[in-house]
Amino acid sequence: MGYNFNEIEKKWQKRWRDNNTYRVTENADKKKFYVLNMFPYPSGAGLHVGHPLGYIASDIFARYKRLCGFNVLNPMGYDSYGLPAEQYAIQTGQHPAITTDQNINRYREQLDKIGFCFDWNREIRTCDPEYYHWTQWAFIKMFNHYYDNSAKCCKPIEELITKLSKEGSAGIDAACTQEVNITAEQWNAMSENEQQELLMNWRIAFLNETMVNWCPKLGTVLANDEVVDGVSERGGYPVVQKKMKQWCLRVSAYAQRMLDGLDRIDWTESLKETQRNWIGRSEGTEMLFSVKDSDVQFTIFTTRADTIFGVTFMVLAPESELVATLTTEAQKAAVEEYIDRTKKRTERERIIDRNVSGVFTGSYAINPITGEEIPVWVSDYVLSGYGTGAIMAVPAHDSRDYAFAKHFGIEIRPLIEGCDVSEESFDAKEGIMTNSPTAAFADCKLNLNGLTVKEAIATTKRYVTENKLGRVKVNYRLRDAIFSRQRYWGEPFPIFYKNGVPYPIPEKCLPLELPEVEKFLPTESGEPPLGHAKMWAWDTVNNCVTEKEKIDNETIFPLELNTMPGFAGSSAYYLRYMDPRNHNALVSKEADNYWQNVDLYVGGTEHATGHLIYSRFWNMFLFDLGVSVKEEPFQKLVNQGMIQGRSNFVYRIKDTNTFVSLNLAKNYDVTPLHVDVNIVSNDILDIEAFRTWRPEYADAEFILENDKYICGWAIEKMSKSMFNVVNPDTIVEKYGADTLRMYEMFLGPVEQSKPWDTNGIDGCHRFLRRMWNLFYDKDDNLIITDEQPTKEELKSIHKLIKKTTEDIPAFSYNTTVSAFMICANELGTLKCNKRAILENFVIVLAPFAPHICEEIWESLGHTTSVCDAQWPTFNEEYLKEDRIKYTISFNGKARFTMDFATDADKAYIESTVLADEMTKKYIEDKPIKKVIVVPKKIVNIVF
RNA sequence: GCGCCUGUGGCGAAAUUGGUAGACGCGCCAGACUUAGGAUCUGGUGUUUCGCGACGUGUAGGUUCGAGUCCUAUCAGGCGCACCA
Repeated sequence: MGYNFNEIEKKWQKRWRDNNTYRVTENADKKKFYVLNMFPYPSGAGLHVGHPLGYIASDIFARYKRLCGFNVLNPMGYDSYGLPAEQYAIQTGQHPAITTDQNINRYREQLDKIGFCFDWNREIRTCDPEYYHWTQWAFIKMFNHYYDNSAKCCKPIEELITKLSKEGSAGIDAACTQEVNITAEQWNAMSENEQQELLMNWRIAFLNETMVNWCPKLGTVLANDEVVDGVSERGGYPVVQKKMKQWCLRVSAYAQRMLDGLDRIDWTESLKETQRNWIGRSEGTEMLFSVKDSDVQFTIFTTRADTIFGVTFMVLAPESELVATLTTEAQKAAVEEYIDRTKKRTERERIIDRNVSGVFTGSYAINPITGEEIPVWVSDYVLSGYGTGAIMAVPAHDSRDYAFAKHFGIEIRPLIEGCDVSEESFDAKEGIMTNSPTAAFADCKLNLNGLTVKEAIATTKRYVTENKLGRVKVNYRLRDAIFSRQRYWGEPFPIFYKNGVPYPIPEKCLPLELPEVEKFLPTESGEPPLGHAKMWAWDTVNNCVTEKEKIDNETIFPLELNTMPGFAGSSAYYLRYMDPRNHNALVSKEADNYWQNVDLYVGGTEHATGHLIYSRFWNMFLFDLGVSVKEEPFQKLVNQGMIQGRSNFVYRIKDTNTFVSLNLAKNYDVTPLHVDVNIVSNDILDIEAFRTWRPEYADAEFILENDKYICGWAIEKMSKSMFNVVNPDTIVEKYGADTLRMYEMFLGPVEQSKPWDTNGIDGCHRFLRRMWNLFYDKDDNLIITDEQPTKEELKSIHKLIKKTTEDIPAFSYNTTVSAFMICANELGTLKCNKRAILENFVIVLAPFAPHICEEIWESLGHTTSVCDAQWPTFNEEYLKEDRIKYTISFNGKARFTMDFATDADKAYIESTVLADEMTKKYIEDKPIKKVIVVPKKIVNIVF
């Protein structure tokens, strides 16, 4: 019979489920280890072979840790709110909850077949009210907190209110939307509504009228990371800038902490770099410029304070409020025309069209250092959202300013010795300053001439600060996250509106469940889909949801119609896994203290600037609240690579139904056609299967080479339309889950993207069969003996134990699989059937191929699962060799090999003797200059 | 433009601190057993040469007794950021 993987795998998957083998509970006697996969969005297409790659890798890690005696948390769940289910609902009227449920069941079925050690008792779904209770709860907490910059943590908004009522805004150093100057008297004189509106300036979850990425096609706003190259990441629809009132999260308040935190976590350098770029810290100077013949002043931000003497014009962003103030009567028409023109363009168009454009406002600013008059322009190359929306332009040392100056014929004034600005600007931050100031401003108190750029920046900063002309400022590219979506299938906001002012519903009333609607589209008046909900008003007397018709704005108020974006539910899910059924808290103190944070997080790199930013922010907020014990949620992060599809082609001779094999195709005029990879094996087409694949090929003719039809191939994205999707189920059926697991790991480094290619899978399958044959004879009788192992056998197995023990923590799985193969070959050659050796083999293989190992483990007489075995330790003694082959080289040449003692000192003596002999033998007339003994492999004798 | 990463056989890939480059698997070649082979087993397989040998880790230098590994330059590919002042 031999290795019957189908039966074995079914048996053990059932056994694991029945025995709850992978259930995990907090256990203070054991050290914890938390392994987590980025939970999937259950799409209608099901899993393809690329999805399990990361799950298998983390599963191996989890099983390894368990064998090492750790209490391992390895949960799984579903990120089940999302666009596809909603769009399907719009098209078919089917409630998204139903499709989502179906998809989840399909996912679960597929996952179960691969033999993961997930603790399904802890499963969570983001669309489950039990779960989003805590998403809403966190939102209310964010609404009720502000960020204290000096204390570097968030604080209850009540503390801010107290400060405002006692001292006004004077003593407040808090993250805010806009700088506010207000006295206590002013604050106290405000109405409730006015106060609430002003508090939005500080709340961490706040409502803000802001320029948003509006996607008309999707009918919703998008966060910055959901917009790529000016189009929506999902669907690729155009995105325009639109001013709208939206919920936002003050992520920017945590910018510095998120940046600093990167140094303390074990992520890849490239991912950290991506986040650093996204946060975009920029240290510079804010400088105050006055306007000629006016008492208006405005600030600009620059990283090149040293170039202040080279400023020949100023530029405002078209959206800047200053534009209206600074435009003179004479220029008004021109400016308005220009702004109209830029408004009409989408961001994408603005990026693509890099032609220089702009218009003069008619006003002049005064250089605060020299007193020079500088024209103020408007141009769309300056962004309103970054810095102050106004810049000082130094054409000699900034390429964008340079292009602008050239186009409009503005003076270009070089400030660095020896730089040539006749063709292009000199942007490098290096060189010696000159012309700073020029003779014309010789009496200027600031003199940078002769300094390096670095020194000049520091000197100018000091001068500006001392003379109160501005201040040192750090800017971040990271924007606050826009948190409203005009969609149905998402978490509802626990917010109602009283006199147009938002108030959270009481925490004890959570969760606020998503209401039923008749239609999933926006309402006729343009409200989000929740506008259709009948039961969508808040009764403040009974603290419950009630009919919308009852709204009286006295005790019954309208509820928020927007829902939360996709990243809301995925931001703190790892905390919920620690204590998923807790009705009183997101996570209990005990569970949180025990599990702490995720030790190993595995997922795709596409979340670098989305989920992984929001999640860190969200966790830091909860950390400030004392809810989460760790500031960083994911200690180590591994990005698994993508698995691409390997498409196959057949070549049809034009206007015929004849197909010609790959290497003969060049002789004909052919059309390449995608062919389903499932009817191709090792690039050889199954001709019969091809004829039945599609009716039009039923009577296809073939021109073969060597009696075979060879297909062409290409690496493409795995997709239905290219017929290159490989479903893990078919692999499991044909080879078994253990082979699939081994093979996915053998394919190459986990972190690397690679095409799926079934060509090598037989090798892994053969290994498992050979492994099986070490234990059983042809009639499936166990052939294990209790004999003492030989030295050679011990060496072979200890080599394997060493390799696995060192490689698994390093995530070097492909070489580990090789090591298994080598060991199995060696033991096969030695005809080893000794328990003392083979039991260890089973244990170290168990993380990779759990089913076959359980089966063997059981027939070896064990009554407990192989999961509860103990990871063997290797003994260096068995690995040592008395003598090692060394390579002898003369001046690095003329090499031959011979044995030497492993002991370095002995080897030195032996090699010296050898050198003496060599001298006599080969080079009698030349003396030996040098003998080098490198402990390990080579003895080099130099003449 | 700035930043990060990667370049090794026909293919996927190995290579501890610099120490016999190409482990392991696929594919290919030969043989064995078979009615049969897309099963199994054994041996071979970087290039070149009949052989000895020579040459080989994108390219060009450098350090070293010795470089895939370290340094410099350069080319190619991938990823991230990007009118961010």
